Amino acid sequence: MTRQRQVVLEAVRMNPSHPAVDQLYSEVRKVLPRISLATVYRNLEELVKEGLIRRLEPEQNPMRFDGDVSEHYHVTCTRCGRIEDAAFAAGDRNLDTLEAALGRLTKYGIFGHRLEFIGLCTDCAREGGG
Amino acid sequence: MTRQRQVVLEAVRMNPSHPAVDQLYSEVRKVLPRISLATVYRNLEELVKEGLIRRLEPEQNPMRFDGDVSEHYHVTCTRCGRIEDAAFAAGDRNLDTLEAALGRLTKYGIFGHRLEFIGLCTDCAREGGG
DNA sequence: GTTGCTGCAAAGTGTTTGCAATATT
DNA sequence: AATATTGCAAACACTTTGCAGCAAC
Repeated sequence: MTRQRQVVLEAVRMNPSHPAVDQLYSEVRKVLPRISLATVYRNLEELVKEGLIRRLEPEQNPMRFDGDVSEHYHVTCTRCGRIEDAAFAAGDRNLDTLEAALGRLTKYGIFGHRLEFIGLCTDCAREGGG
Repeated sequence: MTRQRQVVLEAVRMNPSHPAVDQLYSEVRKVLPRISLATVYRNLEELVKEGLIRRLEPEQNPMRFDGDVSEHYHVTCTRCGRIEDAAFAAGDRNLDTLEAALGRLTKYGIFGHRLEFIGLCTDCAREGGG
């Protein structure tokens, strides 16, 4: 754990707005003015691998990161791209209830959701786990 | 509706594998060898706007498209990136049931899901609809 | 002393744009 | 004729990589 990695981790943890790399880069440079962008990318990747931060995968390109690795969902604003945590009753597993709850509980008007299932297709499963 | 747009639309509709732009480009070039990549991009964007095709937003970068605009979910293979339609009981709105059903109904072993809520934040809502 | 990390600069990927020529209505 | 669309090439945003020097163990 180098100084650079420490500072990058701190930057992600300090910033609750699910920052993108450029935001983190300018934060980090306040502490380490000579750090390079490549180092920030490399450390973010490493920290994700270690499970210390979480990487979000928004539909619009730039990666964003979350210092809160506990299980939670996000709400994305279609207009400005802001990403906030979805604060809903834990354990609720019904989409309609979740959306309705979000409409009441957060400052977002919920339009809908994007749901994608993740797995291994038979071809890949046959070739060995992953 | 130009000839190019027709052919792009046909290419998306003919291809059930949720193709990326490069795949569509080479399909389209079999019919229109002089079409440019930029035209393919522009027409895909236009066709999405018109609601004739659907744009998928997978976490890994390249855009992919779906000629089936009816409401349905997708299953993505974490290893090879293949995207298939999720064929589950219509009307089921519970995540656990959905995942379990998918495990039985498709050839995927389901690991989990990615769920993101979509809306307008208060700042953007105040500035007028979108 | 070996291993891994850094900064830099260059390359890479996927997508968008400016523009004059061309097709469409 | 007026408007929208094309092909081309160049620009673009974001991310990754090669490498020599440096730091950490």
